Amino acid sequence: MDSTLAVPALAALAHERRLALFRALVVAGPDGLSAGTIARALDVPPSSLSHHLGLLEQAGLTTVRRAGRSLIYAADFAAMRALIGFLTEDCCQVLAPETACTTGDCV
Amino acid sequence: MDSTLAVPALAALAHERRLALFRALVVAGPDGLSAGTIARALDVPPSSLSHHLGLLEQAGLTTVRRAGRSLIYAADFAAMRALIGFLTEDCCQVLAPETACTTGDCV
DNA sequence: CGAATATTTCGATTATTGTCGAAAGGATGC
DNA sequence: GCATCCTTTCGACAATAATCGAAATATTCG
Repeated sequence: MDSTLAVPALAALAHERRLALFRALVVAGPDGLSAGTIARALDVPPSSLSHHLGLLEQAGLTTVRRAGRSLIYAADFAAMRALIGFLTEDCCQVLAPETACTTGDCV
Repeated sequence: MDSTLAVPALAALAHERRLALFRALVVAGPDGLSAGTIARALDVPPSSLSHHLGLLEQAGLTTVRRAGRSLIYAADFAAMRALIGFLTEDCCQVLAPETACTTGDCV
């Protein structure tokens, strides 16, 4: 992952509603949830929800599949791991807690 | 960390310029960099830079201190670790690569 | 096919964010 | 105190994002 992929992913999560939305998908696991189920659970108007789901998908954080009349959205765990990996390693090299620099003259 | 803290932090990083900016601060380490140094290094007009630095600071990702006429910005490593911790554990429980679910009937 | 269901796309509106020049606010040193 | 340097704040404009009702697009079932 590089910054051109990470920025849209970060932007997709940088919104209270979408973060709650993504979290619901994570909790739901690989089976995912239908758009309607989410709309009811989070009390978001369908057209707004569709917009947010589209952003998450465009950012590569979710996948969609059709099941009958419903569209099932699921979190893309690999993409999320890649984002976290980017933040941890490629972007913002953050030392692990136990090896963290606290004296100010390491790093 | 909870979502009300995480959302501004994610938003602060969800911008190409600010991400580059934060990365520069991470590379610089705890000593940080003066606003002017960053402005020259990244070729950003001072007023724009100040705006972005303000957002990063407001999001809790950086600290500022004065040194003479200069203001020195530094990455807040603990905050960054907290953000990554939130994404990994509290928000979006992502299994570690080696224990990841790939069959679809785990999780 | 036609009615019913699930979701998206369109379109218009409002709200937020980004941009940067010009002016203002502190700090230093003479 | 005044000239200088560094950075922020102000202000105006441009660009992007959020919101959601209404209409359009798929899909199923009778």
